[in-house]
Amino acid sequence: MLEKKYNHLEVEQGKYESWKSNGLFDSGKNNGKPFCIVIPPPNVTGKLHLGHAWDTTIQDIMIRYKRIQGFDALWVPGMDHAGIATQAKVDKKLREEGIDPRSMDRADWLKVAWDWKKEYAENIHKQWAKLGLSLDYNKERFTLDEGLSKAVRTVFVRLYEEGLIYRGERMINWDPLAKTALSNEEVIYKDVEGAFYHIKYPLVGSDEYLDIATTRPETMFGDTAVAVNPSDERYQKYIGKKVILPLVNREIPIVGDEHADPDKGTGCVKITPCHDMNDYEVGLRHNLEKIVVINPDGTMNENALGYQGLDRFDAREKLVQELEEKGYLLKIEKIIHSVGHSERTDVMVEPYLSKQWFVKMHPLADKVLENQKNKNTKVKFLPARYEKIMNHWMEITYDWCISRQLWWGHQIPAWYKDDQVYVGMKAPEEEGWVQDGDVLDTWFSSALWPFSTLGWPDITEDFKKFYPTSVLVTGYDIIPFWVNRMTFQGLHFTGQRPFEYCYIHGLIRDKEGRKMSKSLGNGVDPMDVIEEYGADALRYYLSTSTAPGTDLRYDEEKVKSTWNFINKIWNASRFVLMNIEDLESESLEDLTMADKWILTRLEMTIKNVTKYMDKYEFQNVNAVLYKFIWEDYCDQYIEMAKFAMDNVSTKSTLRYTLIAILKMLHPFMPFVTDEIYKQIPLVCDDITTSDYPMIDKSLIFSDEERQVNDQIEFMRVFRNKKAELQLTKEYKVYLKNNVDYDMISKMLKWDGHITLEKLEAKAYEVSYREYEVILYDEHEETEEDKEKRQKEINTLKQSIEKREKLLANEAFVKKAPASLVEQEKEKLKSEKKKLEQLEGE
RNA sequence: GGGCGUUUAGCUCAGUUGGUUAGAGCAUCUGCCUUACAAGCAGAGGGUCUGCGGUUCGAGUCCGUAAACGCCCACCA
Repeated sequence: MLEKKYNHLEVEQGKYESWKSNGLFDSGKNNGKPFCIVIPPPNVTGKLHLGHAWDTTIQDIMIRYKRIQGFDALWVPGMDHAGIATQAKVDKKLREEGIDPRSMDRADWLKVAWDWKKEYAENIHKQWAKLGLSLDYNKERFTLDEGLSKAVRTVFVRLYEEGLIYRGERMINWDPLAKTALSNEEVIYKDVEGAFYHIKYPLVGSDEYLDIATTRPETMFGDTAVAVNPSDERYQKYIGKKVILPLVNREIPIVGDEHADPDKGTGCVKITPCHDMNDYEVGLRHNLEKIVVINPDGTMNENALGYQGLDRFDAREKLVQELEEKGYLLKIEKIIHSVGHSERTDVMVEPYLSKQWFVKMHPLADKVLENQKNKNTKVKFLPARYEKIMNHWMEITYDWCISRQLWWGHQIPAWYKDDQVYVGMKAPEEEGWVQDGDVLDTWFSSALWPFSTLGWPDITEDFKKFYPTSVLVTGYDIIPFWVNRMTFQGLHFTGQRPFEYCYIHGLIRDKEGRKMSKSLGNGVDPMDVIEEYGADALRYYLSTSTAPGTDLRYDEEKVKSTWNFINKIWNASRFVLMNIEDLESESLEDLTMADKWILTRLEMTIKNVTKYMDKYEFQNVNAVLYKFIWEDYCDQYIEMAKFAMDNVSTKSTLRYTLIAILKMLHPFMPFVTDEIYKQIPLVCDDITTSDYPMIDKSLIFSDEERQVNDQIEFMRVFRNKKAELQLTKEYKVYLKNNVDYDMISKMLKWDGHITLEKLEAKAYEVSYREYEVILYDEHEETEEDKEKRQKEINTLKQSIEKREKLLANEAFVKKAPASLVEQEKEKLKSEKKKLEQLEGE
C-alpha cells in the first residue's frame, strides 16, 4: 500500500539502477520502427546545470514516449571533450598545484587530462541517473574515443582530398590567454568602454598633419599606411603622399581605399595589416608591408620599440602618455564600442596573422541551402522559424578555422617533411615526417556526432537502422556552433540530413529574466531541486512550462506546485489501490453513468494527449492531462465512485483510467508512475516497456457524458447559491420534476433535506437544464451568526467611509484616471448595497 | 544597418486550422479538518489580450502600422 504522503526521495531511491540493470533502456529489444536521438554531448568540464536538465528531459520524454508506443527507441549518450574549455580547466588545476602546464611533456599532460575526464564523466553519469534519463549506455561514446577519432580523420582526409580543407596564412581570431586560434563563432562581442585616441601623423615635408583616430594606439608600431577614401574631398590631395609615423619615425604612404569611411572617426584611418581584419585586406590591395607587433601571449614584441615585453593594455596606457608628452596626442574621446572576446577565456581576442587549417565553407553550405528546399529531405525545425537562422548562416558563412593550438583534442592528421605536406589516416611509413602539433576545433568532431556515434565511417547495423536520427534537441544558442555544422557535414558525408526534426528550446533564466550565470550567482543546481522536490517534479515543470523555442524563467514556486500535482496523483492512486485490492478481474460491463462519463472523457484525453505528444507540444499535453486528472478524475469521478464501491465495473473503471493516466504521465514523471504502476492489482509488466493507451471507441458514451456534465454544472450552481446564502444545515430542497437526482442528491448530501411539499420559508429557484429545484432557506440566525454579521457590517462601514472620503477628494476625481474613479464609484455602490442587505436581515 | 521574438489576470505563463462566456499555476477573498489528499475540498473576485488601422458574419489568433522590452547576424579606425 502507498504511504500516506508522496515522498519523492523514497520513490526515486534505487529505481534508476534497477531499470538500467534490467535493460529497460536498451535498444534493439523489439521489432518496432526505429526512433533515435543522440544526446547533445555535455562538456566534460563540469557539472550539468538547469539548462542540461531541461534539454535532456525533453529528449527523455520523446524517447520514453516512443519506447512505450513500441518503437525501437535508441537514445545515444555521450560527452564532448570540449577542447579549450577542458584544457583551460586542467591547466588551471595544474597551476594551482604549482605546475606550469606548458613545461610538461605533452603525453604527461594528456594523462592528467584523461584523469580529469574520467572524474567528471562519472559525475555526469550520476546526474543523468538522478534525472532518470533512459539512455542506452551500451552505445555510449566520447568525442575522443577510438571510433570517433577514426570518423574525424576520415572526414579531414576526404575534405582535404576534395579541396575543401586547406592550410594557409590568414587573419584569424586569436585568444592570447589560451594561445590558440578561434573560429568566428567563438568570438563574443561585448560593449566596453573605450576611447578614440586622436593622434597627429605629420605629413612628410610639410607642417600639416593628419588627425588619426584609433581605439588601439598600441598597434601603431605595425602601421604601414594611412588610408583615406578616394572620394573624400578633404583628403584626396594627400593620396600618394607620406606621413611620418610618430615615435617610430618611419615614413608610411597615404593610400586611397574604399575601406576608409569619411563619416567615421576623422575619415583617415591607420592601416595595421597584421592586427586588424580589414586592414589586412587593405594591405593586400595596396601591397603593404606586414609588421607584427604583438606576441601570441598578448605582450608587445621587438617591433614595439621600448614597449617590448609589456602587456598590450599596459603598453597602450604608457604609449598614450608618451604621445601626449611629445605632443602627438590631439585628444581622447570616450566611447562605448563593441569588442570581441573569447567565448571560453573571456579575454579580448587579437586579430592575428597566422598559418592555420580552414574548411572551405561555401560548397558545403550551398548543399544545405539546396537541400532545405526539398520538403522531404530537409531538416524540419520546431518551431519552424529557426530554419531561417540556419539558412542565413549558410548564406553568409566564411571559411572555418579548424586548427587550435591546444593539446586536448584530435591531433590534425597532417605530417610535414621539409616543404612537403602529407594528409592521411596514418603517419607516413617513411622516416622524417613530423605530425602537425595542433588539434582540431572541438566542433569539428561534434559536427559528426549523429553519425559517428552510430559507427560511421563503417556502415554498421546501427547506422543503417537509426540514421538519419529522428530528432535533435538543443537550445537556439547552439544553432551556429553545432546544428549548422552537423547539417552540412551530415549532408556531405552521408548524403542525408543528420536528423529529421530539430527541436529548439530557449534558455533558462532566473525569476527576474536574467541569464543564469556564475558571475551573477543566480545559477540553480538541478541536483538541489531534485533533492527537495524530486526529479519527477523538476522534469514535469521544465517540460511543460513554456512553448517550444521560448525562454523559461525558473520559478521554484512552480516546481513546488508541480510537486503538489504529483502528491495529488499519489493520493488518488492511494484511494484507488485501497479500494481495488480484491479485484479479481477487470470488467467494463454494466457501467454506471459516472463510469461511462469518465471513460468517455478519458478517450477524449487520450486522443488529445497523443495528438500533442506527436507534435512535441508538451505544454498542451499538460493542459489536457492536468485538467483531466485533477478535475475530472479526482474531483468528480472519484467522489462519484465512492457511492458505487461495491461495483466491479466502477472498480475496473478506476483501475483502467488510472493505468491510462500513469502511462500518459510516464514519459514526464517516470519514477512515481513506475512506483504506483507496480502496485496495481493484475499488473505484471514494466510501465517503461508496456504499451501506450489507445482510443477504444466502444468506451465512448456521448449521451451519458453530456448528462453527467449537466449534473456537475447543476451541482456547481446549487453550491454557489448555498454559499451565497451561507446555508450550512438549515435548508430544504424541493424537487420540481421527476428526473434522476440520485447522484446529485448523494454528492450534495441532500439526505434529510429533501421535502416533498412546498414550504412557507424563503425560497430560491435553482436550476440548470433539466435539473430544477427550489431551495428553502430555513436558517435562523444564532448569536454567533449575529456577531459574524456585525463584524462584517463594521468592516464594510469602514471601507465605505474610506471610499467616500476618496471620492470627495476633488484632486483625486480630477487627476486620477476616469476609469479608476468609476471603479471606485462602482465599488462604493456595491458596498452600500451589501450593507443594506446585511442590515435589513 | 539586416533579421527574429515577446507584449494575455497582481506575478509566471498556456491559448491548435479565426468560432459560445479568453484558461492554468501561484497570490487574494469566503466557507469547510467531508477517513485518498488541509501540500486538500467547495466557491468567489480579478482581463479594453501593448496602442492604432484593416480583412471577416466573427480577431488574442490573419494583414498593416507604431511603441516598449529582449535576442541573433553584420559593422564598429
